[in-house]
Amino acid sequence: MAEPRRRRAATEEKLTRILDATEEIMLRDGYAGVSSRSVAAAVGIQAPLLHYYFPTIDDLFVAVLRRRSDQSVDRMSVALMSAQPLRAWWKLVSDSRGTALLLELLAAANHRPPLRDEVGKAAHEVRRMQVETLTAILDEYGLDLVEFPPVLIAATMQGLAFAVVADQVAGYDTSPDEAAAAMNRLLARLEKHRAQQLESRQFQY
Amino acid sequence: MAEPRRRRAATEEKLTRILDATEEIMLRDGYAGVSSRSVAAAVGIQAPLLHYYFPTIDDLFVAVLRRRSDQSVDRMSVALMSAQPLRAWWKLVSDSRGTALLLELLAAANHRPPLRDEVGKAAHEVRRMQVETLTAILDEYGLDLVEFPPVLIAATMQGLAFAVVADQVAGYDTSPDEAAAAMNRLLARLEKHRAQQLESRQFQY
DNA sequence: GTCTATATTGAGATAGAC
DNA sequence: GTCTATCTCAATATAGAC
Repeated sequence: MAEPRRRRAATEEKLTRILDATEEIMLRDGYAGVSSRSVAAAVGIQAPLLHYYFPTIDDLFVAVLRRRSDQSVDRMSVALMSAQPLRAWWKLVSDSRGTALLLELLAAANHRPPLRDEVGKAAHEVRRMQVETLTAILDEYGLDLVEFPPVLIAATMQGLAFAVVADQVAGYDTSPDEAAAAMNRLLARLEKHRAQQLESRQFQY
Repeated sequence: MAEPRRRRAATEEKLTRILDATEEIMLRDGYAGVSSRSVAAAVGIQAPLLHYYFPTIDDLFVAVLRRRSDQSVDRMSVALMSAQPLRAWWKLVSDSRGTALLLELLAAANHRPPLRDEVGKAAHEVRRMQVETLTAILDEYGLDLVEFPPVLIAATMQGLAFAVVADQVAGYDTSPDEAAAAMNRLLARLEKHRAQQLESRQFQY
């Protein structure tokens, strides 16, 4: 992003591998499992070399978050412009890998100011897109803007994904599937409603 | 809980202070900030004494979780039997201190098997109560059991609380208030609907 | 119960050779 | 870029005196 010089391909690829390995460790052992040694071992390099790429561990966390959130903004933007925005959105946040990682980054950010700022910026951008889109299309779903304000829906979508992941972490047996299945049925009805709505509007113009 | 002998009051009180201090540190610095030294310093004792009370740090985490979840089960049980179950439930989970702590415990449990088991047990019990109650009273709120299955509603309530806390962690300005306000309006309408429903039923019998 | 002292391990980070 | 060697600090935990 803010790199002045071009890097050689090999270096670029190593950076990718470091970030990949870090995500892997965060998912398996939590953010506290991330250390210069553990990441270096996973990548197959020595610990000091990691500090060459990322001076501090916070820098590493920020890089992981930044890569994820850039990706996230792109994907959410595509989802919101797709034929079935709510369904696409739900599909995106119900990726349990991504949500579990977000949970870890959130917990880590809790006591690391640089990370915290980065989380704030990323969340703000994503939320802005979501609310903007929802405001425009909510009535097509038969949902009242006053009864279900966009911020509430946006928080609910993200939160429900959190809850499902939380249940999985807890090793809680059947419930996440049930909740997810119920969500899918609800979305199916909403998307159907919207499709019919859009169709009938076409005839009016 | 499983303590065979009676403890002296002073000891009991010290245990409480240790658990309180641990919660405080988890909220301020995250679960990774909890160490025998940090907790001991906060309580005003030496680190080894902490190991006298809690042999390992995991034991300490489990004790914190257990105290919280016992409390949580009790409170949820009261809330679900109150005059406005949904509103009381929401009030309970929107206590940001409790939810933030739950988030930390969840992240910590992610890579600590003993904690993980404990989280699972607690979540299971609370969820069971919620689903049971919802199944009985959902139609009084004018909500269809098929369209909004209890597991979905339960996960949504908890998840929305997570999302609000997550936004707070992210330092995200106005949105949590907006979402919470919207939730309160929604709950007000639901509770009103239920009150009227119950009233009109009374006349039928 | 509570302490001091200490063993051990692993963390983040730097120096400096190659 | 990548390494070896090393510094410093703080973590968990135990031994043993009081």
